[in-house]
Amino acid sequence: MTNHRVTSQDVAERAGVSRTTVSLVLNNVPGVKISPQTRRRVLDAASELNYVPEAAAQALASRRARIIGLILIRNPHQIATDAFLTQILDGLIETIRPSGMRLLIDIVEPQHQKETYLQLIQAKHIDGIILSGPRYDDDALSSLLEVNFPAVLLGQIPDSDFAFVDVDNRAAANSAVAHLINLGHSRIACITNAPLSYTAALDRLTGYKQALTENGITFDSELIRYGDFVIESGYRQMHSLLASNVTMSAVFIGSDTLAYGAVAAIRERGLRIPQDIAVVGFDDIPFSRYSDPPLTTVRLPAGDLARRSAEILSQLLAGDEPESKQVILETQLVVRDSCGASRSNRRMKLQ
Amino acid sequence: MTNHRVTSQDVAERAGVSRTTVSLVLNNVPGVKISPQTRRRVLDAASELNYVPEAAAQALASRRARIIGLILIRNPHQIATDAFLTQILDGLIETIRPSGMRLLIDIVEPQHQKETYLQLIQAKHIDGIILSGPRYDDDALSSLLEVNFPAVLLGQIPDSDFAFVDVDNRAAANSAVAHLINLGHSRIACITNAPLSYTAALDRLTGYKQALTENGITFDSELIRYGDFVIESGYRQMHSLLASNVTMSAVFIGSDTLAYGAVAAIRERGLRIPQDIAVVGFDDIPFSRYSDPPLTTVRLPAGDLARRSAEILSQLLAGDEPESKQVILETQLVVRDSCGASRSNRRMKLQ
DNA sequence: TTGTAAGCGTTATCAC
DNA sequence: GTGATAACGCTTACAA
Repeated sequence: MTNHRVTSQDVAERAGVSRTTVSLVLNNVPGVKISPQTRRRVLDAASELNYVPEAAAQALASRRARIIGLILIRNPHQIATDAFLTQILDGLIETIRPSGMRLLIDIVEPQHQKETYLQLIQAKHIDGIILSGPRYDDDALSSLLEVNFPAVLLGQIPDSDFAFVDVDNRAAANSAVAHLINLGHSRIACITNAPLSYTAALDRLTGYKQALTENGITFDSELIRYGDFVIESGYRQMHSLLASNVTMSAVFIGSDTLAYGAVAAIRERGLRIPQDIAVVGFDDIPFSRYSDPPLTTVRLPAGDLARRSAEILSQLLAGDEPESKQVILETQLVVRDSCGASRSNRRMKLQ
Repeated sequence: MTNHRVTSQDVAERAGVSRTTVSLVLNNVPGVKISPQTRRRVLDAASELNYVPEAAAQALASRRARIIGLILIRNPHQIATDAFLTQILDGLIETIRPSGMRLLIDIVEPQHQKETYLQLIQAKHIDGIILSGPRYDDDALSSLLEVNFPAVLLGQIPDSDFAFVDVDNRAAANSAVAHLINLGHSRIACITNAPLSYTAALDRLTGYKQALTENGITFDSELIRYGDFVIESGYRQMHSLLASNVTMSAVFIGSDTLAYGAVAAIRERGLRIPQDIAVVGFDDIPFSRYSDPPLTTVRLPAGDLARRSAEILSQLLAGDEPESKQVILETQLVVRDSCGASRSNRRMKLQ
């Protein structure tokens, strides 16, 4: 083996063809007819030489980097306890791998939105982008639309043309809170999963309010607290709620991760779940089946969210207009034991 | 704004210099003296034109992709519940960002080790690699050493020249189990965090055995079960343990994530923690402070592991030989309530 | 201190 | 069907 890099030139020489032919064969360019024997020779030569095309050269010449970017809009350390993220990563990598794409991951802080991920794009580092946790105040987002850059939101910005994959956070939160109301609760606190600039956080809060309104319960801002992604914030905000003088018999929390912080705070106060305080979460992270008590929560189809967004992005990259570029996936209220059961529900189960 | 891409040529023309000068200025090439006014002109022109160099062209010409790869050796879905991973990601991104590097993440299945990540390297897609969860049977690993590719293990392979950042899993497991023994336990079960081909899993099991031996307790293979990363496996293996006829009063589990599966299984059997069964985990994921009972576990300095590995890799990339390329970070046994306290300990607390 | 020119390893456009 | 040849946009000796 010589010392220099094996190039397509080497393959071409060994196969007795030109570099063009090597490229055509290796990339399986459609609409080009290569004789079977030539094709074989090229393929053999390539594998004998253990040839791997250089990514940068391919990218430069073809104008495609074969990399997609997963961008998370977060502050430092806010992903450290994000149980949802690993599920997304898992689904994303699995989906894009067959197409030979690679996944680049980056966190951009809300303050630096504009500079940061537009650079990735302008540098043509990535061919397409999946943006998790879009915010209302993200002005870089509209630039994406303007330049018509292939992008899919994991989440959504209302009334925009962006491709997105999301759930109906509002309806899901509504049904979760309605469940609590049906159980007889009327003093229901709420801890958001994140600041309201994150669309998902606002939508879940809105769903909470809707459920109250629809059931004739007056909204009380004293019952609201704002979390920010990490479990600590659930813990702190629950303590804040408990330390205030408001009465409540249940709490709806915008993410399971935060819910477990809240659960700890509730226990520290010597209160029982669900007898003293019922709790409902959101996400249905894998742990929630196993917690004590098992957590009633809204199941987000994490794997599907990841897969669908990757699929849509692939279509965008291929230049196909996807049949549906704005998709809402189903959620499901998973009733477990953290909010007990109303007498009527219990009776139904026994039937 | 014209339709074509802004190139360094455009910047050069606007600034009235050559592309060379533009490159020298923008890359801050050391040891080259550029007059301040020229430098200013170039900088101004670049920002006026909103110039962003094209990554592929840079990579091709400079032979550096400015991307580092984080490779996880796992089977599909085994990262979905990995609470440790998000902490690593967080630390990694934070550390490499200032250097302008990007992070590419990929999962490679143990069966496909060889093909997969060597390709990333041969394609020069990445300049360096951080490999999480090395296995004893990874034959691609030695190829890395042979070609002298910049690589850092998150974990370690005994007796190899690889740069690595790790903890002393054996000693940490030993101290955790010794703690249990000091509490009076002698029938201590063990559930590994992963198959023993993963070095960390074997080391933790070895530490467990050492602790037994050092304290005159006979090793009983009936007390051992093998997990595989996900919470479900902790749950299943604990049930398996409980369903067998072995007696035990404590269980040591190779990862907190699995420990919570085990905790659920223990409760399903109507047993109490720690009164009936004491449990000790490993990792100290953020949740473990908040669980009920709070989990006694070994704290892994996740952020530091990530940071140090990124730092070492940076030095390797810069061509500097790092002062220490094999580093062992401190762990700490965090005693909480999941294994109760021995009578003597309790007395000490009261003093 | 700055410019000229030669790559870097592909893909893509045309001829043949 | 296959092969020259010209991009692609940048870095980097080397020269001036």
